[in-house]
Amino acid sequence: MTADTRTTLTRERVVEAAVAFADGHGVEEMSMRKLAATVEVEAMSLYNHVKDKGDLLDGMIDHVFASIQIPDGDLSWQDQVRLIGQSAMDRFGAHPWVVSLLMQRGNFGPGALVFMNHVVGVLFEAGFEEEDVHHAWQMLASHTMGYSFQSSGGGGVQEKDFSKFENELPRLTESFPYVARLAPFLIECAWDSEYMFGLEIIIDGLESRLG
Amino acid sequence: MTADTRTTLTRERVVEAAVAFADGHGVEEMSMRKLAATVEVEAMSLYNHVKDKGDLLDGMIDHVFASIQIPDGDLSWQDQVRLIGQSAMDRFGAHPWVVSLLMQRGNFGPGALVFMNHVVGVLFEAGFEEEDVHHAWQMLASHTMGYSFQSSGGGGVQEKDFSKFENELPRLTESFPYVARLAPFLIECAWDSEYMFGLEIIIDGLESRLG
DNA sequence: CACTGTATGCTTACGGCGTAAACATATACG
DNA sequence: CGTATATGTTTACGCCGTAAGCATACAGTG
Repeated sequence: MTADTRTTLTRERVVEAAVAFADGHGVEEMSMRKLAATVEVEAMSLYNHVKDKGDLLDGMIDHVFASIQIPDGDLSWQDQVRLIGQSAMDRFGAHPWVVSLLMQRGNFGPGALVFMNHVVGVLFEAGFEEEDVHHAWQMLASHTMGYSFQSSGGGGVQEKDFSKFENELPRLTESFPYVARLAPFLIECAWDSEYMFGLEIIIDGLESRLG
Repeated sequence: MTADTRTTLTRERVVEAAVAFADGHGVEEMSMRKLAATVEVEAMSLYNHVKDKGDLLDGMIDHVFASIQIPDGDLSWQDQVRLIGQSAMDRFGAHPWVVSLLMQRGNFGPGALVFMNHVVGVLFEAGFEEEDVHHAWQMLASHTMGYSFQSSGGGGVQEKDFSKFENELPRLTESFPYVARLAPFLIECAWDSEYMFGLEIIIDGLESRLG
């Protein structure tokens, strides 16, 4: 409990430790007690830096949003959207718990607002009307969150499902022939290029609203 | 504990009670003890019908999937996709907790597989290649889950966020001008027509892969 | 009918959770 | 030096999911 020890714990450090813990063990495994142990402190000490666990989770989400890279503003809006999308996919992929957390809690922390403001700004500056910017934002958000979720294996419980699949594959084939026909593509899937494929469709659709 | 009392409890009844509870109080409020009380039974009795709470949550998701209406197969694939999408949005909207649960857990219960098999079947029968069916499925799933999430207010914790927004609106306006400019559209938003707008873009994009 | 196995429900108990409250200490400032 | 404030600790409470063991009621068999 020396001077050094005390000043090392901050909200930022708590949030970063939480992110690291979630990356390593999954969010649902994270408890205040276990997290506290990783920063060598008792559980209740964390409450000097976060209001409660919900606040901490919000901080974790925001931390990831703040890490999404924002491209050069000189590029075309299409290229900016492409790069933002890729960076978002990259960050969400690095922290697979983020999207599901986002879907549980929503989030409008400072990092997320900065990010949203930037994306929406790109679209406004490209000349879109308010209504079309709204369309674009919703579509891009849905597309990105949806693909990020699916590329991370769909929740954290994929192990069991996979083995279950392989065991029951013959029965699956006869009961769900179309799904079975699609199965190889679902399994060996290059998510990033899949994402970009859809993104191009969305960009094309939006483009046609401009001219 | 008469004959009647005993035979009334089944897995289906437990799942339905859980769905009703989640609709009324939110999933995160549902505990095995509280749920048991709503069917006038002790918590542990539920375990005669579900393996554990995770199994119950999976059952709840699957229950909703099984309730999505499947349209007449004589319609064009475009119309079938439109109707399936609308029905999915309708069911997800009736049970706002489903999408976030789905994003946490993934799901491949029988109901979800039947549903997926049908949608994928529509696309195969329309003449799409495997790869394009894959593209289509991923895009439709992302779009539908994303919009459903956003139309439900983004997680369950929307109350606080809304008041926070109104209190800080001036500060928000100067810090995040683009977001502020979009705010009216985000607040008074006809989600169903928003959803359909995006769906048409996706359908158009897919159509161009067919011919 | 009696007998027995099985399905269903209840009781109890355990360890873990988030966090409120009271307390201790170390730093910052008069 | 003295005091207020920030930070960390200890203890405790009421929930949670669920394992284990027990009670009861029904179904199938003689």
